[in-house]
Amino acid sequence: MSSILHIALPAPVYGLFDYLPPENTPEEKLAPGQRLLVPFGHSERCGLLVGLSDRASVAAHKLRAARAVLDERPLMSREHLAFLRWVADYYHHPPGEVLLSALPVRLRKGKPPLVPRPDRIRICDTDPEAFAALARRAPRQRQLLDWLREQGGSASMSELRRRFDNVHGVVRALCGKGMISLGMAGDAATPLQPPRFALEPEQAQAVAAVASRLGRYHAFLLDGVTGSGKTEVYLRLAQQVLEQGRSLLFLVPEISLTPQLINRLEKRLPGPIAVLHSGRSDGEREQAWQMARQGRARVVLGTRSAVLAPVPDLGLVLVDEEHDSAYKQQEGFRYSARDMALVRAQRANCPVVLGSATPSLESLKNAMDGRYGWLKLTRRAGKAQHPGMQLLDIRNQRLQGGLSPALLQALEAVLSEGRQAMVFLNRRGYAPVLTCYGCGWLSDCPRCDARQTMHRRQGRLICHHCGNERSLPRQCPSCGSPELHPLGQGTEQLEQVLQQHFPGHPLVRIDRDATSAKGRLDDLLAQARDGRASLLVGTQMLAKGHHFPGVALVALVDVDGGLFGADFRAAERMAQLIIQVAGRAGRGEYPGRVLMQTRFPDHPLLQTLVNEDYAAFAREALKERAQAELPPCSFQALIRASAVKAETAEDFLRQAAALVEKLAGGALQVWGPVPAPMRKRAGRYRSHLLLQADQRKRLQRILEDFVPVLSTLPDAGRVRWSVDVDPLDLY
DNA sequence: AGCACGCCGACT
DNA sequence: GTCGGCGTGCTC
Repeated sequence: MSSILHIALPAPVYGLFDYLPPENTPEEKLAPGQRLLVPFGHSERCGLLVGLSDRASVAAHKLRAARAVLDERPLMSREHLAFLRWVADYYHHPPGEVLLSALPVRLRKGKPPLVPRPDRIRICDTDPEAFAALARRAPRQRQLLDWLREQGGSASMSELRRRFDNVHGVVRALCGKGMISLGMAGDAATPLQPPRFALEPEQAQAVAAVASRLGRYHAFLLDGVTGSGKTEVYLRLAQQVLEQGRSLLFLVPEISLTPQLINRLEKRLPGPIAVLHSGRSDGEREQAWQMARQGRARVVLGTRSAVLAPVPDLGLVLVDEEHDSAYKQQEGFRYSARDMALVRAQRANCPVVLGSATPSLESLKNAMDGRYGWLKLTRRAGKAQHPGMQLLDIRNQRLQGGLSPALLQALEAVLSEGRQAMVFLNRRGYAPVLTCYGCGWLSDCPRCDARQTMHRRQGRLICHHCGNERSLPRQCPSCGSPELHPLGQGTEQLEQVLQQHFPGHPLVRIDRDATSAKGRLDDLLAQARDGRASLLVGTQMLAKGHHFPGVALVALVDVDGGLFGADFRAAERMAQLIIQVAGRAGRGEYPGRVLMQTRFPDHPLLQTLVNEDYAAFAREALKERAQAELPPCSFQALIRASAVKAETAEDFLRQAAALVEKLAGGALQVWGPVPAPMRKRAGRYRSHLLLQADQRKRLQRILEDFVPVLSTLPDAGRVRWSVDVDPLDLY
């Protein structure tokens, strides 16, 4: 007798909601993992059935009956539901929001599942006359058939869509004529492509180590320098897992999910690939999600949220560039996909591989402590050599647009040899501040404790924190003086200065502003890759994952930002960025060179990075973290609060602090409330309460009691607040 | 999060 | 006299 339904609903409320079964619905028709339509307040909502029992958590008279069952069969296994509930518990986030965020948008809203769409296209035998007739009358159809023939007669729909724009009508026309047919990938799996080359010994060892643990949980850190062939290790492992009939979950940061990577996987791995990421339409994502859920796609490739997708028979989890902060969701449900990948592997009894050239200190510590297998790839493949790193002291130097004479000279030398150079600056726009020489006015953002960035070409001042903008003033808004001058440099200014300095050399700028138009990024990257551009200027976007074989010099205009950052992770991030950027040089046949401008050439972090390597830096940094009792040598949770009035947020956090002190009784360190590093942002005052413990368990135990009570505090309704377990930045 | 209820200012 | 401002509180 279990007639109470426990249902997760998308509402910021801790806990589940109890309902009675819909009328005339026998209990055999109800199973966890189904969606149900339920009355909720004055409206209706789609929820997910997570369990049935004979006990309700509220009084019987409050119970209402669900309206309808939306799915005949569950959308998720019990194991997957249990995993998602574990995730909600760990992050102390309302289960409804966590569980529903694991569903594609349309399903979340209660819509019926899409009918599976054919994902393979095949050529049929056609009458040569009809085929010839196409040449004149329907060039697009002819083009498509020619291409299909080149592909050996069949191709995946995703590849087709990548190759041809707006292909729908053409496909329909050809289908109508019986010249092509559509089907599902499963019915004609592409054969395994045997690898054509031998692995380096280190790669082979890494593959063997992971392969020996297939079928049970074990975590590995694949610690491999740029160009050492981590992807090849992933591919060999993937092949083994697929041969065993199990599935692969492959996570990448948003930026490295490129058509090239998908192509490479499609060429080497049998069967269809489900690609899950935010760049796709809701429909495409749902199709991919269903392919994953039903096991029709054995390879599930995706960004952060893919870690929440159902994947039956999971045999291996891969997390590429595990240090990348894109794995951490920075708003709402603040989970780390990398950390949850480990939990998933543990629950699925399969290995997980975290790969990086610059591992996070968290993962390095786990490897050092022996919790993870530590696989090192130290050799660069092929002819590529390590770049030489050098600091350029810019104290007392005459800078042109932020560039020192020595750097300009080095660029000149490289360009005159007909090679490429990359200039990196992690700041977009023309200049980070506009100031008045007459009265000292600064381009303050009216809604944030920050300056609006000058964007010269757009003729605007834009705040990069809240988006607030206005047109570029001609005179000082405060004193009317015409003496307005930009302070500091951004990539837009760098582009201008370099163009003036090296007029004969084509330049591309790659940053969010230059690539906002669709397809523009691919276009610019292609120009950079094939050598049409000899000067590449850009932000982080340039640093991550792209291969530019012709680049012989990488210049970092300003590495000082990370040295004295307010955040204890600033140095780690800067070191990772420097190594990642440096990895862009010398991947071709030339040894690359890396130049870094600094005002602190004696800084120990820079010295260690330049004279030794990332590993040496990481050891130093870990020692400091241990001494200061900071993560990964301790465990944190951050309670954030914001309100239009500063006191409101602080009052709430003071109540919270008192509560947690009482619950913890000295078992936790409680810091704050303190104003956030940027106190005012988008018109709201932000404040923090930091909780820290020496053991994860201890922190979790207190959060368990603390967070549900938080929402009942008198001021909880008056502020926006959130809990961030394992916060990555304290902003 | 929605959504309604509720008690105070400017409009047909 | 009402339309609507968004503060407050609830949703099984």
